[in-house]
Amino acid sequence: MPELPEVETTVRGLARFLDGARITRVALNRPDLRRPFPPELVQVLTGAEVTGLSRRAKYGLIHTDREQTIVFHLGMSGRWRIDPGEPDKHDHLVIETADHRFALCDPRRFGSVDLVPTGELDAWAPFAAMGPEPLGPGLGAAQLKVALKGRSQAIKLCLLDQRIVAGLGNIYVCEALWRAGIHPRKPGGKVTRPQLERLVPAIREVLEQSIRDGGSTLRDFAQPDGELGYFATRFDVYGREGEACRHADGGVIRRIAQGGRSSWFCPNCQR
DNA sequence: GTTTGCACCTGAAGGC
DNA sequence: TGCCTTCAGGTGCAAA
Repeated sequence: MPELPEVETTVRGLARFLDGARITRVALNRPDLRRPFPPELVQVLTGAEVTGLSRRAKYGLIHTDREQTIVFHLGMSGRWRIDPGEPDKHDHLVIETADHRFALCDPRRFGSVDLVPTGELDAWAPFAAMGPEPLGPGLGAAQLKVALKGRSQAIKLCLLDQRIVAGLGNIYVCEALWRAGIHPRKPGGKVTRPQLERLVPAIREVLEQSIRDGGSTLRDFAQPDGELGYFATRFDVYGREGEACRHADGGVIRRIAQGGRSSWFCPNCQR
């Protein structure tokens, strides 16, 4: 599923072809994804020059010289296809430049595309409420301690809350908690300072490792029909129910449900 | 204010 | 083979 590392590699991949290019054509193949496409999207983007790309949490940002930024979210199943050979029935938004065609393909349509004035991005509602970037200087054990103070909600669910940390999803929260040795059901407010001191670098490590893995597959995206959005990563706990813990402590990975979704953890080394 | 539960959506996988 | 059910999960909203 597209989480922060996938969005990061997607943005980097798009930037190689889109940064500095002029958009010659924009086509919408349906009126909406999670929510309706902005009605002015086609008009604003047609003829605009892309001035840069960036990422905020799990959102990709395509900046233009029209002082408007395309903000896209890949949801559960979204990906960008570059110069796709054949149209896909789930290509909902297509952007063309003189040299390339970019199709936003999202079968489950949990994604979104918004148009936000570039100067107002920080105040845009989804961004204004967000916590610090996990790879930025804003995330730290002291900051987390304050954000989690008094929270009875399980740490797993706290970390999925974008107001506490922006950009973490189910997969990487499971992986980070395993690395830090924290039980996913432990109340957020009861996670100790030493555990938070382990958790912060664990979060950074799993994300950076995945970005590196994605970066290695990024080379393939230069080929025709390149697709951006997914890459294979070796997970330590995610999806490994019943398998041995990679800490070789004799533990067996268990799966539990939290907040309607699965958590994987080792009952031996996560306390 | 915090926490929980659900809807949204489609494809894959498993059971019968 | 075909049909049905379940699961996957990010986000936003309503309800408790």
